[in-house]
Amino acid sequence: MSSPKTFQGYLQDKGLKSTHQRDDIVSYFLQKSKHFTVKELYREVQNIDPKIGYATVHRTLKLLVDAGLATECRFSGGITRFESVKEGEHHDHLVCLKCGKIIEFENDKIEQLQIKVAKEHNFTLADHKCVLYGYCSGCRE
Amino acid sequence: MSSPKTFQGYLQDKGLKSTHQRDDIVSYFLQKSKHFTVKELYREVQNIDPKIGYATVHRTLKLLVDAGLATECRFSGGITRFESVKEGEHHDHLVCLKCGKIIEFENDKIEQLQIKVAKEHNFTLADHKCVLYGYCSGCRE
DNA sequence: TTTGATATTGATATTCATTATCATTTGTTA
DNA sequence: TAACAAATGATAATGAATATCAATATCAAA
Ligand SMILES: [Mn+2]
Ligand SMILES: [Mn+2]
Ligand SMILES: [Zn+2]
Ligand SMILES: [Zn+2]
Repeated sequence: MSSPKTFQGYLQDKGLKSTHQRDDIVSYFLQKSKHFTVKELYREVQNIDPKIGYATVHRTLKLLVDAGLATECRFSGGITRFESVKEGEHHDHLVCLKCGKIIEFENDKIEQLQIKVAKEHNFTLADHKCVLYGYCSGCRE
Repeated sequence: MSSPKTFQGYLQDKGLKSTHQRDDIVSYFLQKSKHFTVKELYREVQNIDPKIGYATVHRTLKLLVDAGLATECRFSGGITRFESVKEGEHHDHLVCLKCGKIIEFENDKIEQLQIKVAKEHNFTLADHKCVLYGYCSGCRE
């Protein structure tokens, strides 16, 4: 998907409909800058509209990914998390194995080296996930 | 786990028992150098001993990870794969999004930069996963 | 407006990998 | 060999992700 800047634009481009459920879910998700699981976002959105269903939250997150406004992160544990994508930005993650803290980092040198590695193996690079696991200052014994 | 060099050594250290099922599974797994799913290894081990159960294959792979003789890889798709770890070696992966081909790569500069990034964020680095997704030469249109 | 084609919703069912359970069998040590 | 802890394998449970479907909502055209 070529990313339009807004969810509304995405819906239009795709011939999809605007609903208050989608609006509530998307605006809450984009406003908070968290790495949400579906369940977490579902629970929090319940406070805004208790009628919103789990499936709708799940489907809307998938739409956000397709729109280029969110990405999926799968850290250890096997639960998918979704985070919002800021226009033209990219980052990878540091994850604390004890408290679960997630820190975002950017490192251009690593990015460049990844491109080089892909080239060396005759790969057309489409995406990558670089996750560093460890212990944050508070959790180190 | 401080990694002993052999599975037998690991079992002894832990007070676990040596069984022909474990022997069959482990020797087959270590001999083949593949990124196995539990199901794949289960199917292939059936040819050696059709009585071996799925649960035993799963449990044995978990033991191999604990012994430091295997690692789990979770590429996109959400199915866990296990690969054998060669003494003192480390590598990351390139994955073809079309045919699923998995290529291993080593890049010391990336490794060093990851250590640096962790340090800068006051993290004690324990592990990392760096996966590059793209299209191999055969799958590029 | 009203209509009607089509998309969406939300409750629920399904799928499927992973993990737990437990009666039975096996390995190890004395 | 006996004792007993651990392992096995069939099966059940779990839980996230996804599919289903009747009821409802959206929206462009009339
Ligand atoms: Mn990156
Ligand atoms: Mn690495
Ligand atoms: Zn921490
Ligand atoms: Zn390929």
